[in-house]
This record gives sequence, C-alpha cells and structure tokens, in this order.
Amino acid sequence: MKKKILIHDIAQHLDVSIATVSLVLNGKAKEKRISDELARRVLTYVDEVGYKPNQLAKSLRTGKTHVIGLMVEDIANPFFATVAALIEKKALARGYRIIYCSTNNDPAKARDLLTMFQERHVDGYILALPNGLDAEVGALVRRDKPLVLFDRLLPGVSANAVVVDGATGMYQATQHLLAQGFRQVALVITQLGQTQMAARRQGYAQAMREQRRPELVYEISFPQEPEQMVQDLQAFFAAHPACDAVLFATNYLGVYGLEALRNLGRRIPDELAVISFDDNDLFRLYSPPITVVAQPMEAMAEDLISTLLAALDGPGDTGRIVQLQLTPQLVVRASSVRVPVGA
Amino acid sequence: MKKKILIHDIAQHLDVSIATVSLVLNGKAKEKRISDELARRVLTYVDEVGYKPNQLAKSLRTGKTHVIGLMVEDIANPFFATVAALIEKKALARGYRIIYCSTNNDPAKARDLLTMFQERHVDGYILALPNGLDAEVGALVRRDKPLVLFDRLLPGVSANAVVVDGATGMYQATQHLLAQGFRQVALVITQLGQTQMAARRQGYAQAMREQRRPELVYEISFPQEPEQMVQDLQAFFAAHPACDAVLFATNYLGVYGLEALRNLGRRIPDELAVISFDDNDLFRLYSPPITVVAQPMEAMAEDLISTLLAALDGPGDTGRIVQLQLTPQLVVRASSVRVPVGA
DNA sequence: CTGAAAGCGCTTACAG
DNA sequence: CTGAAAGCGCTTACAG
Repeated sequence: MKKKILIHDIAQHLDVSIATVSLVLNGKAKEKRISDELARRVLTYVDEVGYKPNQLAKSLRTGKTHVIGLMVEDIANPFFATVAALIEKKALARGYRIIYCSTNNDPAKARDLLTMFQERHVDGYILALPNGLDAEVGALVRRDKPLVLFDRLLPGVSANAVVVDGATGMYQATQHLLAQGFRQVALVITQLGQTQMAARRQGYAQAMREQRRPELVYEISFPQEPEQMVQDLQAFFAAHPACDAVLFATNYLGVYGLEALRNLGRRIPDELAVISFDDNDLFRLYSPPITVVAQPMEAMAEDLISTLLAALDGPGDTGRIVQLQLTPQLVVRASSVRVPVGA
Repeated sequence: MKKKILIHDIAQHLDVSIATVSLVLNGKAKEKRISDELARRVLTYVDEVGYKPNQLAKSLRTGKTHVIGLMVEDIANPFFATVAALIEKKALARGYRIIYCSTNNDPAKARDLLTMFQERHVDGYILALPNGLDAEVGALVRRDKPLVLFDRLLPGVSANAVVVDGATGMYQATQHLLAQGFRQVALVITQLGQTQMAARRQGYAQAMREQRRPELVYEISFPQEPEQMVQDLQAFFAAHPACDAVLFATNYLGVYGLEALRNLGRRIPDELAVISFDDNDLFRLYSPPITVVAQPMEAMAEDLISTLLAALDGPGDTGRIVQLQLTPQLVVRASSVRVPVGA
C-alpha cells in the first residue's frame, strides 16, 4: 500500500536539504534563520503527504522518548486504575505517553519492570513500589533520572514524591468512631510494612492512645487469594466479639471485610461500625453506605505529572527534591454513625 | 556514574568482532557456527558486566519493538481494568509489553491514539474502539498489521476479533426474569450504536418477542456526567411505575441504576428486579446481591493475546481472520428472584 | 568461524 | 540561509 514516506523524500520533492526539513519540523526555523516562506512550504507539504517522523530514529538520536513509565501495585485496583486514567489524560495533553505495569507487590517483578523501563528509555518514572527496591531507585536518583514516587515511599531513598497524609486521615477516622461512642475499635491492615500502611497505622494508634483505648490490630497476610482473606477476616471478627468498630486500611481490605461481615451476618453499624480507606462506588452504594477516608485522586494525578515534568524540563539540578503530602478527606456515611439506643 | 556500556565495549574487551557478540546474543551462534566455547565466553562476560542492548537501536534496525498497543474505552472501568491487567500479565510472560490508552469513546481521540501507536511502531494492536474508525482500522488490516478487536466490532471491517455473545447472555437474562413472573421488563442501554450493545439489545428483544411481551427500552445518552445519568435514570423509572424488572446493558449503567433506585427508595427485587451485564464486587456484595451476566475475562484475555501472537508470528498470511465468540454466564442472585407473595 | 561495512531514519554541529 | 556528513547503537548480509 502507501509506501512509508521519509524525510529524504520530502526534502527531495521540495528540492531542499534534509537538514532544512528537520530544522523546520523541530521549530528551529527562526533560530537557524530559515525564511518564513520556505518554512511554510515545508510545513504545508509535510501536512499534505502526512509525513510522520520515525519516532524510533528520533529517540535513538535525541535520547528522548516522550514516554513515562508508570508502575502501580495493580491496575485492576480501582484506586490505581483511577489514578492511572487521570495521569494518562494529563500526560497525553502535555505530549507524553504512558507505559504502565502492575507489580502485584512482588519486588522481583518490580525489579524486572524497572529494567524494562530503562531498556525502553522512558524519559521519566512514576512509581508505587513494593519494599526492597531502595538500591535500584537510589541508583536512578543518583543518575538524575526524573522520577516521582507515589502512594508509598521507600524508607532508604530520598526522591521526589507525592503521598497522602494517611496518618491524619486515620487519626480523624478513629477519633470520629470514638466520638460516636464506639469502644473497641479495630484496625485491619496488611503486613507488608509499606510506608503508607505504617502512617495509617500510626494515625490510628495515636488517636487510640489519646483516648486511652487499647489497640486491636489485625495484620492480614497479603497478597493471597481473595477467598482466603475473607476467611481470615471472618475468623478475626469471630474471635473478637466485643469489637464494635473497624477500620480497613485500604480499599480491597474494606471489600473483603464487608464480604466477611455479610457472611457472619453482622449488622452495620448496630453491631459493628465500619470505615475504609479509599472511596469507590461500592462503598458509596453499600447498605448502609460506608464511611471512608477518601484520597484526592485528581490532585494527586496533577501533582504527580507536574512534579515529573518539572524534573524532566529542569536543568538537571542534582539534588532538588520535591515531596508533596496531600490531605485525605473523611466522608462520613451511615456505617460509622451510632444508632440511637432504642430508636 | 556507571558509564553506559555498548556492544562495542564488550567486543573490544573480548577481542572479538561486534558481529560475533551480536550473533551470540541473538541466539544465532549455532547457525553461524560460532564455537560453543566462544559463545559461552561472550554470554558470561555480558552477564558479568550487565550489558543490555539498546532496544531503541535494535528496534530501529529490526523493525520490531515487542510492544503491543492496547486501546480500551476507559481504564478506570472495572471490566477494562481487569482485562488489561490480565492481558498485561500474559503478554509480559511472552516477552511483550503493553502500551494502553483510554479512548473515552471519542473517535477523534481514538484516531490520535492509533496514530500514536503507529508512530511508536507497536508490533500489534488490541482494540476496543468507538464507532467511526472503520477506515483507519481497514487500512491497518490491509497493510497486514497484526490486530485483534475486542468487546465490540466495527461494522465495516473484517478483522481478527474476540467478543462475547451478548445476545445469548441477554436472552437468557430476559428469559430468566420472565420465567420468574416479572411482566414489564425494561432494558437500559447506551445510544452509542456499538455492536456489543446492539447484540445485547437483540437478545432482550428476542426473548420479549417470544413471550409476546412489549419492549421497554431506555437509550441513555453517554458519555455524560455521572450525576446526570443518575438523574436521567430516576426520571425514567419514575415515568414507568408499572415496570417491575430492569436489565442494565453494561456495568456503569448498572451502578448508576442502583444509585437511582436507591434515591427513589425502590425495593429490590420486591418492587423492581435488577440484572446487570458484567460482574464486579459491587454487584456481588450489594444488598440484595445483583444477578449478572458475567463475561469470561480470563478466557477473553487469553484468547486475545494468543490470537494476536499467532498473527504476529504468522507468515504474514494476508486474509486469515480469526473471530472468536465467548459465552457469558448468567449468575443468578437475589435481585432477580421473585419473592413469594405474602412471604 | 570472524571482520569490515552498510544501513535502520533521524538530528545537528560544522562549513560554506 | 543551506548542504554534506557524522553519529545515535544496533543487525546482518557479504567476504574472507
């Protein structure tokens, strides 16, 4: 069919040099004092025949790919899917494309994917990583690769980051439950030891300490089969009949938790008040609607992309690090509100 | 830091030619009768210094990128997010990477993204497209580009495809409702005129016709703001008080529909039975649990990737087209089961 | 078995 | 203002 058209073809047709065409196409016509008239002729013809420069060749030459590597825990997780969709839209609007990958919290997989990103010469990285990649990310930072961590930090690495203040979010959620008169507030959290989980736990712990309430924390092993997690949660609730409120530290724990409570026939909030981190359709439409600590996804996506682009455009300032912390919002719904006695 | 190491460096160090190193690395040592011992020396050293060939240069030379372009309607839609996650995993296992993009059902955006995929020289395409891209996709097919459509077909294009038999799915769902004794079964569907929607509608229509029931179809405009869709749905249900069962043709319609019904205070299934296309956590955990027509996502992802890889590896067989149709599964839950009168 | 060389399609100093 | 040429880092016929 349509023969692939090259820069050489268009130069030949217009009887100018390849350099002229390239310069015009890259907006250096003025700088190189190419006449407006010639520049216009080039642009017109390029447009007419629909010439598109080969990006591979361009990238090989310039070292830029205009591709951003985005690594999330699991693209099927609504939190990450939503952030990814927002980032994609914003990146596209600024001329960047996204390659995304899910780590499933597996450090070995994350390591491979990071290598893959490097092999593909991505211009920048947006990363929500499992623990254990400090060395790899540290190396990227030292080589001045534009990079932003999000959702969770790596303990041993100083890098650009956009995170949500989970400590405050959980502190407020816990306070809210205690203010409603719930006595035994449990926290269900993963045992992955990631920084965002540590912060959420710490917020809970602080609120409990301030009210002189004993902590009740269930660290569930993750990842494992959903059925198993539901089982584990049922066992936990069965073992703690006096527990009258529970906080789930992330969205899928909330989902599995609701399933476990349903299986046990526990009434929410009469028998057990519930709050989950992260908001989504399920929590909003559940009966009763579930109180959540909602993360500001739009702001997060915007800050991620603009921080990364600033690093990309920046003059390779070694050492300038931007760390942003966004505030989540407690959205109170029926699942955490005390039912008047005898009502 | 670490200087980027090139094939030239390793050839020089081992005192062999660049060609030898390249041949060994590309598994052509045997073919070119390079001694096993030399081949081993090369591999060992490459491994030792961690040399990674520049993929950009390699791609420019070979014309292969080992990248697959995946285009979905919206990556934040759980159906597409789940399929994308499965495809990514399977592709990675076979040495391919995914670039994904969301079209948001905008033909202009889809057209741009298709151009972008071509500029990036993706090796193959997996596409769930809005209508109106027949010409563009037709051109790809004619140029023998490996490509698989999914979820919906383009009316004017013959291409590889993996779709779900939505007609049968909806037919069974409608029959089920009628068998339960519901009388006025409505269908809520988008007005986008896409093939998957047409099939689902046709399945509903056939079941209604067979039982001599009049159709009641609400074509909602899409895309628009969620709040507006909920409003529209409330107005629809308010205008049809005699309607005692409803089918939602896709997952987000189901979600908005549940929200509308909740706002109206309609009891499910007493006042209105509900079935939605697509399964997810929300439908499974809703009170009452929602009956769904579940798509076989795992099988779909597997068929998509293997069909595409077959086309990629194939001997450029012009004209060989594979079209697979998978069977969805009706999962009956409480939302569509008649409550015994007086129970 | 191995080396020198062309070429993938661009960009950009360097001369004029 | 414009052209000839080098070079980005590979792969692979083609000779030996």
